[in-house]
Amino acid sequence: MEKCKPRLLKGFRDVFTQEYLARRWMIETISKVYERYGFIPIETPSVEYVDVLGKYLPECDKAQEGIFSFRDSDQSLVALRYDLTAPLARVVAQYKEIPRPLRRYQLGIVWRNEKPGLGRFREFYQLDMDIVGIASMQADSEVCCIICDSMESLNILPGEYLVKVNNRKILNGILEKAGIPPVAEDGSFTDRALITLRAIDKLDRMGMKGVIELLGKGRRDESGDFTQGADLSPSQIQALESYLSIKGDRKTVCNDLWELVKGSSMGEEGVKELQEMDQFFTFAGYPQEKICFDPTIVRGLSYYTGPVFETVLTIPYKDEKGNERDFGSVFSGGRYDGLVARFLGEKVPATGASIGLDRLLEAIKCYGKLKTPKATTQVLITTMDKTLSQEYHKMAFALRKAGINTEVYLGKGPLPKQLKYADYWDIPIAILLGGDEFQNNQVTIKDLRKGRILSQEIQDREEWRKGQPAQITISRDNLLGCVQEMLQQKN
RNA sequence: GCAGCCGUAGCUCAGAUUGGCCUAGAGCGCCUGACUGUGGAUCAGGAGGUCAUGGGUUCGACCCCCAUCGGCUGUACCA
Repeated sequence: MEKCKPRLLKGFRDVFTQEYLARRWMIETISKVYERYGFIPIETPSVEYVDVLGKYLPECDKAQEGIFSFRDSDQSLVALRYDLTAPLARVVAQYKEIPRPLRRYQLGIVWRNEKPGLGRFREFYQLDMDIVGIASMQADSEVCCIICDSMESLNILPGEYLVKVNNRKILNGILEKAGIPPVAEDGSFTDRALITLRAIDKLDRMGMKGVIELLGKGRRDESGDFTQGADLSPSQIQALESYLSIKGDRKTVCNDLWELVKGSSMGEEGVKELQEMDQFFTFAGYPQEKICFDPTIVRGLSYYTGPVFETVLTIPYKDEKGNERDFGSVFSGGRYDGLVARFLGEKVPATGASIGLDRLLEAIKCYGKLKTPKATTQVLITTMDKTLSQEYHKMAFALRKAGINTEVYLGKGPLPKQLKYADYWDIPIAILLGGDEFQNNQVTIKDLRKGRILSQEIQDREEWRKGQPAQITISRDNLLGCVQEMLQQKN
């Protein structure tokens, strides 16, 4: 018979205990921050109709590339959700009785059928928060503050992260002023505007030189691959270069931007919105070490209509080959006033952001900051003498009653194997009860972590074995107290 | 999608100058034992690979050629 090979689809992973626990902690911690701002949780299904997700291509009766789609039993085209925002728009349109503003948060897995990379998977968790029904910049500002609070709740400090804010209206204004019509008659971006915006978005990765090449004729990368450029005139490129060179504190950026967009009503509106946000951040106590204005931020091209935000990790990371690596944006979003209009006709203003939990987790792992244990078990009761089986279980139930995570070793192996098992899972305490102890109504408790440390200094086997490091034999009546004390020493 | 590099035990890798000495090795890990009821260390044994797959060149291929699949990196796209 042909054997089945155990294997995974690319971009899909098994998540083991250590990462699972870290992710669970992140979810709980961030949810609390969201709730502190008055957000309530909602859950929607993982599968939706493709047109509901806004990814239907009627011409060819197919879903857009990059999403996992399939046919339901009635032949309708359905797909795994690729974000949590489109389902939110559906909910808002479907349950009109829900009062606005609606502040909801949602945890969910999303799927993207694209090439995976560092911190990029085809299946990953997002934790979204959105405010629906409010056009005011107060909403967008709050979203940015929540991003900061969330990052800091995860012990990522100001200076280790940075929220970068821009406004799509400013980008459109700049394009307009540079003589590149941003939108065509049907409201979609012109080709030249698309290529230009994509080029701008790459500044952080390619630097100004690469972006200028992309704004002009095009660029050849190090593997020899050529990317077609926007084919702008030197004066247009010059105008964009001075836009992209704007730096400084929030007020300076706003002032410089104003000079560049002056005359474009769209651009002026965008700068005014930024100024409003700056005021909010300032009185709320969010300095530019946390939230800055960055004209190079573009974000996705399809639905953002106003402020856009991206959060980057500023701690440098080098991979094992010594190459500088960038995790990209870990917490991003923006205003999307047009999303619900697809369903209702009327425009419903909305803004929000989404944290990519798995990418952030991957980053934390790479930084060596993952501190969760390999297992949640606190005590392993070894089983030396099978005739004492009942005693082992009795002890286990007593410990569990006191809230201690306890496992009775149910396998067959000899004691060394059982202790190795505890070592493998990082279990802090092992309990030994053999004939000797049983006779004297005693029990032996081993502090495995302490023993692990001690063993590094011991060379001689006799010393190791006879010394029986980090273990005590006590009366069985004191078992619970001793275990509790030993566990407390850990934390 | 496009381009470059790569593909040898569970993991990390070695396998020299133009193909023969490879009936393919090491370290780590794993299993058994020395150590009477104790993790580490040490020692002795052991399991585990059709050298990604298929074809070709050759007297002879892990090594050369072609194709396919898979991986990494860059690039494109990215809600």
